[in-house]
Amino acid sequence: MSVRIIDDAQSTDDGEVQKIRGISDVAQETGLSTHTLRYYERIGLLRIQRDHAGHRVYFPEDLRRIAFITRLRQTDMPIREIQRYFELVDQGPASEPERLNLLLRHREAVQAQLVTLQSALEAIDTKIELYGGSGQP
Amino acid sequence: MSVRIIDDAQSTDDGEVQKIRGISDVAQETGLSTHTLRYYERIGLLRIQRDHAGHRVYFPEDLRRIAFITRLRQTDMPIREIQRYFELVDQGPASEPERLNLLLRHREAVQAQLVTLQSALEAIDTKIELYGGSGQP
DNA sequence: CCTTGACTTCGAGCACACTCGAACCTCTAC
DNA sequence: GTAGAGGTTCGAGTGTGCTCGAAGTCAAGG
Repeated sequence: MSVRIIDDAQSTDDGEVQKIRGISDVAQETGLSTHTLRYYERIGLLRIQRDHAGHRVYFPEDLRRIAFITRLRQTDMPIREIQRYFELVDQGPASEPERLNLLLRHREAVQAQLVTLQSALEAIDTKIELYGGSGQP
Repeated sequence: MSVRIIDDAQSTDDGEVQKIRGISDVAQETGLSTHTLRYYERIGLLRIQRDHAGHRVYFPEDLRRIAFITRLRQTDMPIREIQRYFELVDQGPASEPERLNLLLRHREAVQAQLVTLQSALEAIDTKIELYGGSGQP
């Protein structure tokens, strides 16, 4: 994966090294399948550049976006809302208040999830103890 | 909902009062839809008695089972595994070790979920702070 | 030149957990 | 005895988030 067409080889202010990746590398690193990566792109969560052969070329920026998408998915944010979030991102800085809002609302949801999950875990533990199970002492 | 046909009006040892419920009461109380309650029965998670009119009659025991099913669903146990669990329950006490095992394994999964969720929450909080958001101080 | 293999697009298919609708039944109240 | 509410069964439909397969392209190695 060596790419030269890309003129936009940005070097970030912290002197980050540009490691450009093909889709299977990225699949490896992120734990997502190539299918899923392409799917995310199809539905507009990602916009990935192509090399001269038309192959996808992932920049560190893309990897960071993928990582964040993964976090949002792990907390069950619906794809639609993630789409909304990245629409806002792609609209530039003017949308920051709305993005913040979206994230704050989502955080509430995640905290609620945590509460539900913890109380369900307690219920399960109670049941386990009922079976005389080795609950953590 | 007054029922007399049911000869099996068990009074539990702690003198629990028999409050027998129709499906819509139960839907109300549990937050599940009547559709879902019937669905759970179809797939074998519940076996609910009928009154003389063929209407479902829920006993406290059934409500407790429903509550536990809900806990398992809240923690993303797949329906298949919940089916398995209640197959074991319905097989009587001999299956208790296996039930315990199933629950212990599920607890592991839930704890993993909690860890994932918490670390994703941190990531989201970090992003929120990046937006200058009012994270909890 | 030819094979190999990793990539491309596109539409279709799948698994899961419900969710709904049609057609029918039955109790209660008037 | 008829209306209406609320139940019944059954099969089919829905939404979400992937997941897959077919058919084609491209560049490198032998």
